[in-house]
Amino acid sequence: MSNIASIPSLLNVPDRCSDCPIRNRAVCSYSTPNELAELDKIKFYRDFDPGQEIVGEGEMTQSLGSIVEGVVALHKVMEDGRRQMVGLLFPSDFLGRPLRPSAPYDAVAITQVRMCLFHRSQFEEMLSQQQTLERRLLEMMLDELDAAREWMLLLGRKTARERLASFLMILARRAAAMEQKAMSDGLTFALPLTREAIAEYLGITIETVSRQFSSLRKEGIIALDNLRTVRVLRLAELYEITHDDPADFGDGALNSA
Amino acid sequence: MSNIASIPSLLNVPDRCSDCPIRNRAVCSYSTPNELAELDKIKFYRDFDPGQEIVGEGEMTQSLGSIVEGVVALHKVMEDGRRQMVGLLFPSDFLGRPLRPSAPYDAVAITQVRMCLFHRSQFEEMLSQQQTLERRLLEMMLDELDAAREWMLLLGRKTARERLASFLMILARRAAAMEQKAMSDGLTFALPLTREAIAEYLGITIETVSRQFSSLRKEGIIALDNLRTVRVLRLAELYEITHDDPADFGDGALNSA
DNA sequence: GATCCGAGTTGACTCAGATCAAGGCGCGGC
DNA sequence: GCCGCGCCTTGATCTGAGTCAACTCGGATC
Repeated sequence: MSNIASIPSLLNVPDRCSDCPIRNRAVCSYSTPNELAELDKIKFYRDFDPGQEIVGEGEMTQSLGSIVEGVVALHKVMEDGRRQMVGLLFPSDFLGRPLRPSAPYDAVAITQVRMCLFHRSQFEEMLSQQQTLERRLLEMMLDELDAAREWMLLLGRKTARERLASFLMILARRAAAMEQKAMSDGLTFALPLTREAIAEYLGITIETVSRQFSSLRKEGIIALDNLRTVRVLRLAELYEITHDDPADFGDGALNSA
Repeated sequence: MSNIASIPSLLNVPDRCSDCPIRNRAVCSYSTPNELAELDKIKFYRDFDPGQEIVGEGEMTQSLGSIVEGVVALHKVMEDGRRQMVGLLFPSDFLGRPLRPSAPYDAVAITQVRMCLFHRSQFEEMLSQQQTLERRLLEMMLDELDAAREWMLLLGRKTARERLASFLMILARRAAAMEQKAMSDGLTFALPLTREAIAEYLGITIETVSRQFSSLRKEGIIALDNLRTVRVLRLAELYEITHDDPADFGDGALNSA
């Protein structure tokens, strides 16, 4: 029940955009101080508990906005209960489907989440008034589309072992970038997801996820400090297992390995 | 070798945007006559033969633009040769990765293709000058992202039978929309793809595609007038096989069934 | 500190789809 | 009209991951 992966410091609300922790990466990151003041007037914060549904599939969403803290998963669900994760959003990522009344997926808070939200109509008005906002949103959506396509390769063609290795490399890169750590052996990061959520991300079953973790652990490629903390012992090998094309990461994938 | 799926009439080049067959759906569809005149000045046409590579993965692309005629597939390829299709583009779709120098996939002409292109730098300048252009591009990318996520559900969770049925339903909807035909039994459309390309789309092997076609045919759900022409005999059943959530298509999925 | 409970792991068995291997068929070339 | 060549289909077999079923572990409760 309790979520050890991330107990964010939701106590000190920034409240002024200029102090916002995601100011430099979010949809508003190109906004001028004047534009930001406009956004400041109409924004509002809302918190969600782990497991809480943020939007239901097909539901009309009144609001949309940025993740300030926490992790949100987007799922598609079939009537018989099969579930596939189709998005995994971190702080500064944008949640919601602008320019359409409803989203074709549901969004669930994985950890404790704080969102910086706008009412749909007001946001869309801002989008028309502030070209910086629209430009940044376009950029972010193009990046998400690229990520979705990479993910499609994983779902369509990779083995279970390759899938888990790919997932761990994504988290490793994120951790290295966020915490200014080197991409080198010993890199340690928290898993924001349960085994079940990882299975939904990778398009495999929870048992297969578990077996692949065990296999990588027994081979000395990773260590599990606890269920939710991964230490990468041999980063270069982990990367090789993914069978990813180095071109996709512009050589920056493995600076030190 | 010869491509029976689409022998487009590439003879009569529109040349003036106002006469363009994709004027109402492409990235320029929100452009005012004045804006269109600006675009008209910098656009140029280029044709590609079936099988011809339009952009290579990771390659710096000098130009990008809209598909006027024909079908283009986007692929990701692993070093060992495994291939996954990650995009299938039809007339009026936009090809190219704006705001980034290179695309993380390759694009191949499936049929004879005509593109309406812009030099990257000129297009990006227009994007900044014409808000209608940027808005329409944003909208199109959001729709592609939705489609990519639907596709992720297919790749991650559907059976081979469900995958083929889903693919045929997509083509059936497209055909009905384009040709103003009803979504009803008897609907007939051309397959723009070889069995191999369908397999790359669906994340399965060519043999499995073939077996699933045979199975649907033997059950009287579809008929194959020839290898590249599908007639749907029982549309409602085909739709049920997909196990798609009706909510995803807002009831419009099966008007008549 | 005994018990409980949900999350994760591991093992045995099954099965959908991959792989390997023949053939069939339609079309272009001569 | 026969040949050859892709493309497609079909059959036989194999296998990676799914399914079903115990079992383990660690943290929370009292």
